[in-house]
Amino acid sequence: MVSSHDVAKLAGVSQATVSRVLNGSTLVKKDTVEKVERAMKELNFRPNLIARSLVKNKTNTLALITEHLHNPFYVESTRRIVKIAAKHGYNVLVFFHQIGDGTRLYEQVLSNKVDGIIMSSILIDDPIYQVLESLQDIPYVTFNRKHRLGMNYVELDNVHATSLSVDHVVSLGHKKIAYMGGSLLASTFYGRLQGFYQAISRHKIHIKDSWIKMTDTSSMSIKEACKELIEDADQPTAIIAATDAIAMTCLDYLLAYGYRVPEDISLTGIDNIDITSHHSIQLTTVGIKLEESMGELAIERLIEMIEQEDLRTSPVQITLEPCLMQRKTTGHIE
Amino acid sequence: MVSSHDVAKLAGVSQATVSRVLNGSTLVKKDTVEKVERAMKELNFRPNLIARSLVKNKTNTLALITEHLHNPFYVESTRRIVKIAAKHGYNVLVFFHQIGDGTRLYEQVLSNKVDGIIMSSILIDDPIYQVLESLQDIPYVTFNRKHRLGMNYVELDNVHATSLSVDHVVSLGHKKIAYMGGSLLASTFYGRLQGFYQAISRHKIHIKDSWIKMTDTSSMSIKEACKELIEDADQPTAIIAATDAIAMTCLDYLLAYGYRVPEDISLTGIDNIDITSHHSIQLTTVGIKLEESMGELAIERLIEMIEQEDLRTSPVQITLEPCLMQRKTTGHIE
DNA sequence: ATTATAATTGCATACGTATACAATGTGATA
DNA sequence: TATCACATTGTATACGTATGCAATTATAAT
Repeated sequence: MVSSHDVAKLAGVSQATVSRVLNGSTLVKKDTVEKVERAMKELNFRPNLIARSLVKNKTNTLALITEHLHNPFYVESTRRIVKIAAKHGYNVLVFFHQIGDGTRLYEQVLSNKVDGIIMSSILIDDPIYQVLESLQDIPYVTFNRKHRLGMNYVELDNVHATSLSVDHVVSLGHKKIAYMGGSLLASTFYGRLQGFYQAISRHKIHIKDSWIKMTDTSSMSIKEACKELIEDADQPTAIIAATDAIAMTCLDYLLAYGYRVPEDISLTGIDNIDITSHHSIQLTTVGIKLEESMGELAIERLIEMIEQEDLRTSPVQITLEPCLMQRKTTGHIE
Repeated sequence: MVSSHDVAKLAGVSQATVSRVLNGSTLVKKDTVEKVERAMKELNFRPNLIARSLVKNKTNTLALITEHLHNPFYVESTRRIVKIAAKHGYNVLVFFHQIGDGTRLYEQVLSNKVDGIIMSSILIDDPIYQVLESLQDIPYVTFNRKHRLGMNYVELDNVHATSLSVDHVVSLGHKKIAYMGGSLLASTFYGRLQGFYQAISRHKIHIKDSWIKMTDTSSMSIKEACKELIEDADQPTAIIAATDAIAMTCLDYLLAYGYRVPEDISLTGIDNIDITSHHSIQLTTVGIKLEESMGELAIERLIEMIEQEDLRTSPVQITLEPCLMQRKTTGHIE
């Protein structure tokens, strides 16, 4: 491997000078710069960023810890995060969090000496909180989900989000309303279920316990829950899915079994992922009002925190207002 | 930052011994191991992988260079690649290739001293070929697309793929068949257009030049092409889209303008991305026969190449057989 | 008890770059 | 010409870990 020493030798200067040229230092004579650059080209020299990182204690690398990309919501965040990071000169290491990973994954991330961590995959009482808080040096931010004890986060007002969905289907005349969500260990599902209950009780509607479905967000688990709802003697007329990804799977199942949406059953999601606006889908959902997504807001804050140490004192705590995107999967009760 | 030296001092041993414990060396006495491990825990020591990489000349990191994740095909590959890489102990740096980036992105990747490169984003005459071939040390493999001059690749038999689509719509009675693809600088689009022409001429069908649409795969560009096809005085009855992503956008456009698919117009894609089997979509497409995807095959080969140097002599050149997945977006001509 | 052998450990150095500091060269000024 | 300021370059070292080799200690064999 050709190093700056090789370049130095060929150019007839010291390695320090090569390093200065590499970093665009102004205190190198013009023709020395040229000499060095010629040598670099001749040897096809590429600076070793690993070595540079070791010295500067800066890797220009961020860690993104996300759910697997089955949920398009996380795909869209990932896309935007990588893009914005690149624009600011940061590479992104992508990690998928698996339930049951514990802090192993985080240890690995921290060993990699990333400059910052952005994550969606955190549980409401995640023990990783302690680890992250104990690092004064490395900024982190969560998006979508948050930890009970605070931290830096960008989230949706989850309670309000489901509330909007329920208000909407109630306004269409629905009274038998089901909810389908995921593990309450995630702040999103926790808040969304809470919002559901609040709205239901505000409207003074009676809900059967069996209409509240908790899934593990796997396709199988969602379809199983759908099956149970459909086979319920007292079938609900509307399903409030806690995420678009869940709603999409419900929709698939319902159509597969000959149900019409919304004629037979109304369906709503949350997140406003891209595919929901497709004319084959037209899913009624709840999104945020901003142009920017949570992932974008989060990564921008993170980079600010990395580059301006004084910003790290005040935590980033952003809760975004939801708004209903009414489309074609919800209709009046007949 | 707490280093192995700090641990050594606390444990009353040398840094070398700490390093040996770290690497599970068998030649350290049991109680020394315990002493060191206690010290590590007490200091909350995390080995610096950057420093380790510098010494071992191995980063345990792979670079994935892919298209932006608007195309679900690349999302699915990315998901699988990251997962398999993690299983083998590799981190993945994700880079999005932008047209016009030239070799700048690759220089950056190479500076990062990754252990291997997996990429879909390569053009058929990409100058990056020279750069990659000149590195004897770092293995690489492309998937989906390939370079004209060989290299290591895992691809679909693109010519055959469009051929299957055309055969299918012809068998349904279609004679006015349009094609919609992307830049011929990508081997995929090149092969798929070729396959289209071959099948058309095999069936002795006459095609209007204006039915061959070249897009830049952006949503806008695809919709513009759709518009032109629809407004053509001699409207085609079937559209062969070169990718599912293109087909999905076509479908969106057609439905938005009141066309029924397949009653008014038949539509096919290629890639068999997950969403195509959704009951709201049911897109007829062409996929591969295997359980494993191209991305998976490619990453597995890449890791083999990294870990077994002797494998690097014979290139990985895999071309997979396509098969038709008939669904509901194609129908008999009326 | 003495030696031979094996098991542990420490010392010194390398990886490739950046940078504080020292050293040298350059030109201007008196 | 001597002096000084400034521009340019080189020397030495640090970053944190791994590892070849030498040194030490423990164990076994005589």
